[in-house]
Amino acid sequence: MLPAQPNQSLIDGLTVIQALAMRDAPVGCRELARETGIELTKVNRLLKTLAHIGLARQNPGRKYITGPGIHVLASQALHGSGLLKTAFDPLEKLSQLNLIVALGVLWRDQVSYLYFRTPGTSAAQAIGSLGLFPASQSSIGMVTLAGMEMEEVKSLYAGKVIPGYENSQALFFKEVQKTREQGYGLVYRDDTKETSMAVAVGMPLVGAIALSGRMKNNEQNTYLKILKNIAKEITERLEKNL
Amino acid sequence: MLPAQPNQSLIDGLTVIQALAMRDAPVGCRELARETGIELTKVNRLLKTLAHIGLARQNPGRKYITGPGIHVLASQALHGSGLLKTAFDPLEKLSQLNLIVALGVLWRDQVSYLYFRTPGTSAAQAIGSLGLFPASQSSIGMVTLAGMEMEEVKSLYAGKVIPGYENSQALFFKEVQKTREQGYGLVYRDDTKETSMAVAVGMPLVGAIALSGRMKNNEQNTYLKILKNIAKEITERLEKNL
DNA sequence: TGTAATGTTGCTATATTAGCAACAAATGCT
DNA sequence: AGCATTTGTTGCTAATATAGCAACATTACA
Repeated sequence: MLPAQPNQSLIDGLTVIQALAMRDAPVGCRELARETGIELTKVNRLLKTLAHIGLARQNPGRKYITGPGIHVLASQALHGSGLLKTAFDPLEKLSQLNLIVALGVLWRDQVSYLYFRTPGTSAAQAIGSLGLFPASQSSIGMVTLAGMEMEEVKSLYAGKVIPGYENSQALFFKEVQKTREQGYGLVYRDDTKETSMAVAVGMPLVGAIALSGRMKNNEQNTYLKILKNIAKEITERLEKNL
Repeated sequence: MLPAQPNQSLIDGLTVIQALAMRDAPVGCRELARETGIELTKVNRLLKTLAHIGLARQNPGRKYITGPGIHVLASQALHGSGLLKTAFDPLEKLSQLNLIVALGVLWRDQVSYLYFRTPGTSAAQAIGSLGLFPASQSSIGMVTLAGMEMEEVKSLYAGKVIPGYENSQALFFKEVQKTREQGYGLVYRDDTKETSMAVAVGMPLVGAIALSGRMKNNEQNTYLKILKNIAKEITERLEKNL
């Protein structure tokens, strides 16, 4: 439902901190303006406002980075979300498979990872460790897109080049459709020979969990079953929270 | 530095989601307006805007709760913050003391907990599990307030009743000053006979870690030393991230 | 040294917000 | 049940804040 007096400044301002928070290095306001599609002057002033309340900061070269307030926002959002808390222990079980274990959500046309655990690392290192990844090249991204209306997906990519499908948007939409029908996301990367599979989490969908790594064809079904079970467990635990 | 065109809508809008995210039950817009001190109509319209972008939602009784977008915001803020990831393993070490272990940050005059672990529970359950607690009654709150300018602290509590110091603001400010001088926060709760101690984390300060529970006087120094060591470790690890 | 990029702001027409007052719906109380 | 509050919500218009071009100083790069 669209409000009586919608507030575009709030929407744009949120987009700006979110874009800023995902960066691992200082960013300029012009670059953020290009990335977000928001007019430059506006971005600059929103950043200055964010800096004023401590959510952003400027380094000596006047580039922007997140400020101390981001810890507070993280704390609050984490509490309001509860997704990481709920999924943490179930995901722990997956880590013994010696594959990458991930929990991600969709932001614009990219996947943001709440949890990304590489084999051999501690669970702590998995928390918010990975930044953004193009949704079209991610199994989590595909299964999350598959949970949206096709029109939404199309408007999300309107006028954009789709990573991994540079020559054919149609092929990409077909792939999304296929993902929807089979109920899980599957991406194979040729260069690393790695397979990623993802299953949606939440009812309605709030994100997805994934397993990724080199796996043989006959192992895939086993992994998929395990993944689906964990996804179901997380979804059920989410219901209980509310 | 205050910007050329500061954006109050963004500031207020952020305040509203933050307040909303900390609630464990649905809240009305009028209640949020009272809590935040923002004019009612504005809060209502900001909430509707937040609902429009998925950060908020209305339940059947038209009360507001966080929406699915909060998971995305949590993911992004968590990545931008890095505090939980950095502190997680060091905090794990503290859990074997059989005391409550907490990591909190200051929001307005309250403490928001990134991590709050009760003895006997899993680390996962500690993630963003506890909502808000009055800073004046929290060791984390006291040590964080002690890291601020006294003027800031006073303006934070201007015209308010200070929880735990209902009869004397002066006594509270004295306590803050004492906390600053001794370099750690100490709070004793008479009803439960529990002691809480907290040490600041980050340089400059971004939050604090705490130990809490029943402890004998002669144990306090030992615990304090351990706590200081862990705080130092976390602070150093934070430096390395940037 | 020149060229192109960057962060930043002054300016004013324009669009947006502020916030009172009013409304209907829900809730609490008797 | 009925009355009195309290709630979420919006219409309205004066007052305000924003949009965004163009320009500036500064920095990176050739």
